[in-house]
Amino acid sequence: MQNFEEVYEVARLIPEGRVTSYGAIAKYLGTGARLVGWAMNASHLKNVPAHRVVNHAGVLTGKNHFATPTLMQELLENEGIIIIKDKIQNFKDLFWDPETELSL
DNA sequence: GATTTGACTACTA
DNA sequence: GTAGTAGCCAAAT
Repeated sequence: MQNFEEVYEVARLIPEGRVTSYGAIAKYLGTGARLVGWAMNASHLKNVPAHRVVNHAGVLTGKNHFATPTLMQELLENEGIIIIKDKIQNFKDLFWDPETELSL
């Protein structure tokens, strides 16, 4: 569906050093959170920074779907995000909500 | 073509 | 604070 493309588009809009949640994207697109997760599953076919998308708790639940389980954390740390035990530190401050950021 | 599952979230008890 | 259930959409079986 085109929702996938919208998910990819929103994911690409995430600024470096910022992260968002599946639910935020899902709500922004008016779809289910699991749909976003499924889109991310296929994101490897696209040019989508899926590493900037985490669950509502800021935990890298999808790291296992990357080339290597550590790749996701390394990419995020490369953008200045601190991760401890697969969990984004200062997640609340780094959180990027499309509904808020794109609607300003 | 119907059922199950998946990188999720929110509500209810 | 923990546990279970419902809702979302698409792909896989």
